[in-house]
Amino acid sequence: MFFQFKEQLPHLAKYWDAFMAMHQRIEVPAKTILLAEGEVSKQSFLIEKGCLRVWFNNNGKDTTFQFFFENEGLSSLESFRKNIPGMFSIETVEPCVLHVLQKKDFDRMMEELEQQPAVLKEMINVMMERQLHYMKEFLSFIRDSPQERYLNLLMQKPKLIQRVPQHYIASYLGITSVHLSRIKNKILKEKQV
Amino acid sequence: MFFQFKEQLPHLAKYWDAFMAMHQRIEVPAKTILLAEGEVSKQSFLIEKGCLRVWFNNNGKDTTFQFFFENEGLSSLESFRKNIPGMFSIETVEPCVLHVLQKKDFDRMMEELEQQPAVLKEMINVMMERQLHYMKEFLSFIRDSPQERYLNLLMQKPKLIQRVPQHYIASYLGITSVHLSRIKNKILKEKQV
DNA sequence: TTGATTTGATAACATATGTTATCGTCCACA
DNA sequence: TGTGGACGATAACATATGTTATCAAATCAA
Repeated sequence: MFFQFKEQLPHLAKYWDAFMAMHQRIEVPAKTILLAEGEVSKQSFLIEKGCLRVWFNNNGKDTTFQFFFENEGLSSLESFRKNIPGMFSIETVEPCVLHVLQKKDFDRMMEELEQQPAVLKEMINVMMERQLHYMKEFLSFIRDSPQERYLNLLMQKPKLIQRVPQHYIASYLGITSVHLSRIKNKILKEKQV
Repeated sequence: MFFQFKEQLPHLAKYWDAFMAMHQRIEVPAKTILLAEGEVSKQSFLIEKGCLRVWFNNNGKDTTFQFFFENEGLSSLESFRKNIPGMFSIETVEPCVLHVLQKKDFDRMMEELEQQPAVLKEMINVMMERQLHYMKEFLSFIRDSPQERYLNLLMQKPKLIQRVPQHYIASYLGITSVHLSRIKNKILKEKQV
């Protein structure tokens, strides 16, 4: 099932079934926009099958910010938590099977959860891991060249490379699809030598 | 004093004096290394006066990851919380007046704080803001050119530009100091037109 | 004060990356 | 079963950025 960390997060795990029961299961085709940039997010998503991307309009250019796959969950965090317009669109890359949670249900559950220190403590750990994730993404941009970032992606998330169209990956790496194509070609030649 | 958010975080604020009392006040000259990359972090810092930078050795190149100024606090988060070797060095840029907290004292205080849901809830908010901070830094690297990032810095943190040597800023922006010099020159010329 | 170190600017050249355009392939779908 | 669009490769050219070296000014230490 979705929740990968039941062992490390025993208190959160107790609520998992109730949490899941609040979700609605939906099937959506590829290229479906689940949340449009500038809207206030009222839903969060869990992915049973398929792939989503989070992107934004950057002066007319479609720029991907993050990808999500099976057994991962997401929302437009700032928008969802603060009820403000979000900076990103959320869109399916492949046909997907999703579980959708309405914010009002999330808030109702939070009212109960936030009474319990043990649960909150685990939520802090989850948030710390997310913070470290973005910190490391940021770090990688300062430290690595586009070619290195592509090679990292190839090592760490080979499925992403296979399943996601190249121009989405390119914008995620901060480069153009032309340049990504060149990088792939260069890597190929280096392998052959 | 240090704690800027007393109004938004009333429960945390109640513990502020006790928290501060655990710190030791120290004065250190510029270019003092407070924590070396690869060490396990046993201390966190609050800055009364001066400026720190967090950096790492990137194949022999000194690369700055983040700056901190008056009224800000920091630690090598992952190392401090998980007792593992840190990825970063922490170093003073200017002569500083700091308040140092030992991890064992931090842990002792946490034992009390983590009993209290209201406090934990505020800590979750603090962590969410930090997560958003790194998310936005990451976003800016995908979205903006080095020149745009420099202009953003100039708008949002003019003091940083004034106080920090240019080669530190350059590596923080992900470019060389030569290129940053060119960018400054270009901006100057554009202004004159 | 003087000498050494740090800092910043700049030039010349090399490499990386973007832009635009063209072409071939593949695939969803009418 | 065509067929238009999505996808990816590539070329040619323009621009951005890195590398190395040199010089001047500012700063720091003896």
